[in-house]
Amino acid sequence: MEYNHKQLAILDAAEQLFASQGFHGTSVRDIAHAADVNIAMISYYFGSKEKLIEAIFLKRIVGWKSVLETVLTDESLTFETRFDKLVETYVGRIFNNPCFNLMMMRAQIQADLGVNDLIHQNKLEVYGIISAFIKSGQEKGVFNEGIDILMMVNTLVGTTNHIMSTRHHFARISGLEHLTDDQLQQHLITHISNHLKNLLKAILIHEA
Amino acid sequence: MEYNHKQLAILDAAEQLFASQGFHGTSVRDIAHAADVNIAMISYYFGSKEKLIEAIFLKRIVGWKSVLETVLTDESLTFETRFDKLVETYVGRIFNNPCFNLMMMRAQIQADLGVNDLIHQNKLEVYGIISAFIKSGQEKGVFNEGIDILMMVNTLVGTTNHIMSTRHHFARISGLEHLTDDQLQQHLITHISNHLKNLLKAILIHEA
DNA sequence: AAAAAATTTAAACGATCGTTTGATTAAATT
DNA sequence: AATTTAATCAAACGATCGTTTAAATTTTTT
Repeated sequence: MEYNHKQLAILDAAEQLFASQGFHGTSVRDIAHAADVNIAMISYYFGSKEKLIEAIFLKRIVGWKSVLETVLTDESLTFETRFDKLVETYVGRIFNNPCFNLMMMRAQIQADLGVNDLIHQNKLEVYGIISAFIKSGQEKGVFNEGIDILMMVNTLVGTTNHIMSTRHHFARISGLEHLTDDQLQQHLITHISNHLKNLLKAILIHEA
Repeated sequence: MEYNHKQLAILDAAEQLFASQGFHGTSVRDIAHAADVNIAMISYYFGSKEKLIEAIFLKRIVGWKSVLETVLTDESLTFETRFDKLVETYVGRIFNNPCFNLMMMRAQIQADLGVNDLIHQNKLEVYGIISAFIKSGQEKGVFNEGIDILMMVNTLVGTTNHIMSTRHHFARISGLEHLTDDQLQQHLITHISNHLKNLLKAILIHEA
């Protein structure tokens, strides 16, 4: 899909509004106003509000799989280093696309929004790639046996998404209210990555 | 607050619908139909749709703090046992009130729904209680020093909430589609609790 | 330059939204 | 038993929803 300037303005505005107010809480008039286009242009380009959110997901859910695969199959790096990069890459990705990931969290709660099959398909592929990586590390004797890989992945995803979606609560609790949004983002990427690397490697690598 | 039979029917129906379709995705007509009451009764009893969701939060966010405090200050139990009970209690609570917790996840994403101050206040209190417990265990030499308690709590909350909100994805990925909802719930409570206990105790108790 | 196609617009469409009205019935109080 | 209060209902309120229309404008093609 190649979108022109106006279509991209609509997609960006919609993503931000859907993230902060939800699909039903956002009107096409809100989107049109934020994107500075006429209301009718949304139907004209995307057909409907439903198809607009599907277009956002389709635009966003590409690429991620290959990035992950590149990181995890780089045999010039040790398994531990690759695992570290997995965590850093995932956490960075979530915090660098907060709006889209809030949209995805909402969509997963909803379970009827049509895009859910797309999300499930993507989750399956990502889980397959990580799972293959861990198992190959186990065969080499680097990672411990008896790891519940699915639970581990859900801890990575769940912890990161939770802190991202409640980052302002988090900032208030840990006295980081004075930071700008960018500073807070960098701080969280670093600290969440370190926390998850320590936590997960404690069961992956250290003695069981 | 003491609610009569009809008011409770409205509160229950609204909680379920808000959880699955969101606040804006649920109409007062939907709620009235599900609760088997006339539409006007919602305004009559609660004033407005906004005040209805606030009533749900107020009704739900009580009691949790004292349950937690009882578990964590029971000095007849070891610190490790109390920590185990903390995890079990939290995970059980999330999975036994899925609708309300989905509502809360949505509300935290939203950040403008008025109930957010209530949620933040509650989070602060819960964090304070857990934090005090961990620190007292550190003083006794049971728990390791240098623990990021806030990150740990966010892993507990984030992992549990994430799996709960995507439990049907989870069931499909791990081949548990044949289970009934109750069976799946029991399976998840057990497995998530064990996973989190192992994971968190690996950094809390084992050599650093 | 003429014709065709694509874009943009204000206005309007019917549907549904949350809420209120005013009449009617049931319950509680005097 | 009379009166007041509370509960219930169908109907209607104005507002906003997503979408469409038809005309005007711009761009592209011939």
